[in-house]
Amino acid sequence: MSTVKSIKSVNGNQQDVTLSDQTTTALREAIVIGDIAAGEKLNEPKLAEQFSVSRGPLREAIRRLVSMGLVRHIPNVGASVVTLSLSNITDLYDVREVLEGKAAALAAVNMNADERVKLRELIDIHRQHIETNEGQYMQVEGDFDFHYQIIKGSGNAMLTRQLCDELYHLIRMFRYQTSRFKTRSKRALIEHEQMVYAIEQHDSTMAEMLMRSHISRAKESIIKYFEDLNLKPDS
Amino acid sequence: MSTVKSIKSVNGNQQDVTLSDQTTTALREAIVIGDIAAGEKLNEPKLAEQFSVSRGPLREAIRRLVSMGLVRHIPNVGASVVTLSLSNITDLYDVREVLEGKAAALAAVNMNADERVKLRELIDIHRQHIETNEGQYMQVEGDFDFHYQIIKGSGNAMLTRQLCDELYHLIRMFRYQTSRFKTRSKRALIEHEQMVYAIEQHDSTMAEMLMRSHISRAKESIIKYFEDLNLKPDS
DNA sequence: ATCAAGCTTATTGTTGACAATATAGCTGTT
DNA sequence: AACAGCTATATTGTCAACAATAAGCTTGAT
Repeated sequence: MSTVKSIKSVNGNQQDVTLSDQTTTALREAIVIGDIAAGEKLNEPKLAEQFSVSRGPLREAIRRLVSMGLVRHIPNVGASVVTLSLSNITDLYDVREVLEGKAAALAAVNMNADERVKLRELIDIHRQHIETNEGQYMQVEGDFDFHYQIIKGSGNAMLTRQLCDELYHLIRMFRYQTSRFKTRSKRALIEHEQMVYAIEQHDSTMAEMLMRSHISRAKESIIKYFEDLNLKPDS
Repeated sequence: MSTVKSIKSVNGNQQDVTLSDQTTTALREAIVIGDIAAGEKLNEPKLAEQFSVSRGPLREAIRRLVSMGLVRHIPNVGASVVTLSLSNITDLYDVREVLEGKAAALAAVNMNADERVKLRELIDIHRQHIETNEGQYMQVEGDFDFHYQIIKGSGNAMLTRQLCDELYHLIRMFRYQTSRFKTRSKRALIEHEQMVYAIEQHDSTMAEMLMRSHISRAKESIIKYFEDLNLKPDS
């Protein structure tokens, strides 16, 4: 890995009061961004040095990333960043499909007026980004905003935690690794619009179906991307 | 809490080579069984003493249980066992419904012959237990065996980890807390049989539907149980 | 030259002590 | 008598040293 930023610079996060928490988010970001590469070993003394932290908090951070699925750990050998295979990612997207599907179904029932308005606004922003041809930002953060809003609107705390605190970072990591991978922004907009409509109509069955096919299509698109990569392995 | 068994007695588990891992499973079991009560605070020095372990491994264990959802943690205050409200449990069952639903769908496609045979055997055991009127054992462990077999048969490692390593223990904890709560064993058998049939027919859509309604019914049954509890709060 | 065994080094696992924070009890004041 | 502020205590957070395990290297034998 190249340069790991100091904890405080990465971390304006005031939620992380303890060094252990700060280290967790700092290490997590370093891994997600790719600052620590996939497959790379996590050397405890070196990382502790770079984060200006003792090994205690660092080990607790590593343990948390292990249960998040970002890091794997072998006893007496050490921890290393996971390497995302196609199999891993399809597994992940199958899980995501049903969880976010349920989130959409619940959101159709539980979302309040303010949240539905917010969702409409995100759609408008998305449309404007496409029209002004600066879709790059939208494809990464904007898409997550939309999904995040629906998940929060589900009102299911466990679902939210599972998706936003755990799977979310794995997906981000994958996206950073395949940043050249183009998301289908125009088509995504249409699918998002359909979902918002279903949610506004309180049609939970339809909302769930739409979300599931939306994510399922994203999965298929990823599979195709990997197949193309195997045909012409230039990079 | 009353008497926490020594780590080794609880733990014939040869997978847990390190003290930290051993402490994790030992503490987890103590919480699931109810040896450490819901809501009870986890005093680090005392627990370390009782487990004959230093605070380092213990803290790592606590951190893992936090991300499993069994324990909650407030910085500078400490960790305590979660208290399961009805809201928590319905949230949990909504997540379980879609995850196991997907597992059933995948199992219908991915299960091999041996696994399908094993599933049939579990059905037979279930039926015999009902006929011989000793349904109590079946209701707890046997039911999990059945679901476990399907989850494993899905072939999705992430799904399996989420369900079997994380949610599973929360469900167990809830079941231990409400052990008087009668599961509908006869009806469950019928529903299980339908699922096995769908899986044997490789009908993933049907398998998913059946699993989802199976778990959804269990959820409704739990809600009713809680309502009855509020009407006559004798205990 | 190749392989195996033993030694050396690096890294992980574990511990006990120290620092910082929060809780509980006490004292004094209004 | 009730409340605010302070003090003492208990508990959490952090650290640095020690023990145990694994990986790498050297040496020797075939």
